[in-house]
Amino acid sequence: MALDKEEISEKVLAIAEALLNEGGAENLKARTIAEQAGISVGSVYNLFADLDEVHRAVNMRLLDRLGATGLAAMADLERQGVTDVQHRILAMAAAYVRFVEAHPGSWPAVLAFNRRRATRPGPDAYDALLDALFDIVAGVLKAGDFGLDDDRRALAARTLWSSVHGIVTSGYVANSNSRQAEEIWHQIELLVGVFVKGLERGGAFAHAETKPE
Amino acid sequence: MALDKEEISEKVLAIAEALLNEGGAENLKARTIAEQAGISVGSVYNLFADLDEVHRAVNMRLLDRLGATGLAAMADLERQGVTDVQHRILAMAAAYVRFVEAHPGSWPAVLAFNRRRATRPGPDAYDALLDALFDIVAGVLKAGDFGLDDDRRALAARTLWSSVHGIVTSGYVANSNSRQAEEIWHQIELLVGVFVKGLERGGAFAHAETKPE
DNA sequence: GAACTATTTTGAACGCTGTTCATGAAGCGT
DNA sequence: ACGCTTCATGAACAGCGTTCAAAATAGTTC
Repeated sequence: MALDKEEISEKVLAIAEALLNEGGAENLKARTIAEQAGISVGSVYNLFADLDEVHRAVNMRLLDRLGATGLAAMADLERQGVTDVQHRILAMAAAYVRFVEAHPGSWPAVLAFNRRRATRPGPDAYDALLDALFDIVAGVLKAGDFGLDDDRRALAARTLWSSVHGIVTSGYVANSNSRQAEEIWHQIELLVGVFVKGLERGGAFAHAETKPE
Repeated sequence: MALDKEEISEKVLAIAEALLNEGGAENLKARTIAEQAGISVGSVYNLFADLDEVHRAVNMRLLDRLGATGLAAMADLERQGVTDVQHRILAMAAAYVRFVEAHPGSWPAVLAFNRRRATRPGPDAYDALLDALFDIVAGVLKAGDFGLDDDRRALAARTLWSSVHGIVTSGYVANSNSRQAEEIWHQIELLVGVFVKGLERGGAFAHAETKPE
């Protein structure tokens, strides 16, 4: 026998990721996978319950990879002795931007998939991976000496990262390409600058006067 | 004849929006629309070139409605004599959150649709509607007397609004419900507070030291 | 009103999709 | 060699978007 069961699974996932990357979720077809992997349609369903599970598995790999590049970026800065909070957050954001650009089709598919999942059942391994990303940001914020307790620092980390995420994804809704990358980076610089200054100044957690509904 | 051509189109769009709202893009089926509208499948394709055009038309309606509620919220504050920038931005964010909550299925579908569109052709009426939203935010920022020229104010508006958008959409990736709404609002309060303080303090536009790639 | 033309509505039909499952091939212990 | 288990196979099914020849309807002219 040439290939182990797990080896074939990985081959399938690699093919699936490529398909997602070039055509989005609607390009992930059982027959295409089978053909490219040199197996039959039925065998795909032998390895994975359905295409959703294939998609989920691909997403796991992506989230894992994103976490790894984030940690690597932090380790790089550590090695260079960079401790400045703004620097480090910008570096993380840059890593995120590069990652999204490197996965033009499959990363949007992760988001769309997650959105469908929102109505479905309970939490699972997905959230653990996302939380890991937030924890990295929270760790960076901990280094900067704002007067934040753990809860507020966690809130700040989630807020900051969701904002970066929004900038990146909103940015790619529009059309241009090279100019778009610049625009996104300008927005991120502004966001991070304002965020750090706002936290330094303190009082960011004073209760606002307006609440919805 | 009971219904005009345009009346039937609107009926179809109302049905389509309902379908999108309860089941996302994959719930928008030609046969379901036809059945619920009391016409045949072929007639749907007589009114719209394909389902994508139906989806696009629904999205237009949603974006229009979102712009209208945003303007209405601003008009309300004007009537109450509220001029505080932070107040007004929070009110806009609240309007956006309410809108997203009111369209749990169809709004995500707008985003997913936009993402697919990103790889496709040139700009169209979509972008005009999105720009209108940014302009409202930019108008609010103009009232606040930061030392911003038009370009920088526009950048700040896009940054702020993309961030709010990211918080709202990221928030609904996770699971909980009532607690999730609170979390989102806390993040928005923090973001807006930090943003306004950062802009007031000035210097947010100083060049950062790190750039990607 | 009748006859003719233009327009619109219709739903069967086509090709594609995800998914299933009876069938058969392949491994494996004895 | 035999039975037993496990796995790979692809034809078959239901459902999808989309098309288009034919039927129904509307409109026009006498």
